[in-house]
Amino acid sequence: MQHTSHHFVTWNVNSLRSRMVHVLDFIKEHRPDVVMLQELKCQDEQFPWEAMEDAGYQCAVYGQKSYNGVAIMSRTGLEDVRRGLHADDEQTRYIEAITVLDGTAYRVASVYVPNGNEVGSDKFHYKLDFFHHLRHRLTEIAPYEESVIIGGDYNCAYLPQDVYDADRLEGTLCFHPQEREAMWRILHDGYYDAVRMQHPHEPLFSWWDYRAGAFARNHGMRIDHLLLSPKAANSLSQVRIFSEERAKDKPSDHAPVGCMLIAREDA
DNA sequence: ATGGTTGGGGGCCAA
Repeated sequence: MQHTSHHFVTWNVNSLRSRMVHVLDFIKEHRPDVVMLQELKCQDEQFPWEAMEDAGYQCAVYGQKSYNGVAIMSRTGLEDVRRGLHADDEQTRYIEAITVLDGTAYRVASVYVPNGNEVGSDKFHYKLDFFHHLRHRLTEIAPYEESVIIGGDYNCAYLPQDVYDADRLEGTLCFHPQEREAMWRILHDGYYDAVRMQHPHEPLFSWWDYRAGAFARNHGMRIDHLLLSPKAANSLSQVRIFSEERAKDKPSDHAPVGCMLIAREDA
């Protein structure tokens, strides 16, 4: 029986154009099969299509000027591309596609949940509303026959071990009960958190604020997640947070998060 | 440490 591994990475790059060197170095070194990007901060026509093609990737992009922007990159083609969760959302925060790797079909999505600005603000309610629409779509596709991988910046740490000081941060942005419950609802509807499947208890972070020396003090939060449908979870072999990317010069404030899934030919 | 820093775009806004 043949066993092939497929490598999926999610990364909020905080402007793709200003992060291109790091992104190209990363994919050269780690050779992921699929990369889900967030916060492109560019329009589709500004996306570095040629550079990505030269690096060996086909891309599906949902960009906009200045803010937001998500993309999926795959070593093979992307089909059935969907952009956005509902028609009247003008912000580009969700893209979904099917990609077939070595004969195994995966439905992948790149999601950028709104930050929320301040608990109780209009933007906070927009964030909760976005979670509602996200859950609706993810619940639709969770039972599909192909493995589903939803990578993204969820702007939510939902466990105490996802933040550097749970007591101090309780109730603050990205660690508020309403946000955590929104995450739990998605998980309850049929998704598994790849990183927590293998590291249930230890403090792990994927984002460190640029300000106040947060990375040097390891004042981080785990807000970037890879959510797996049952079929995908059943094939999980390893996970990794590439925190060394956050230590580089001119880094994104987010580290890439990756997982490996084993494709079984008889599956 | 309720401040701090970064990116986009040319105002401050968003994070």
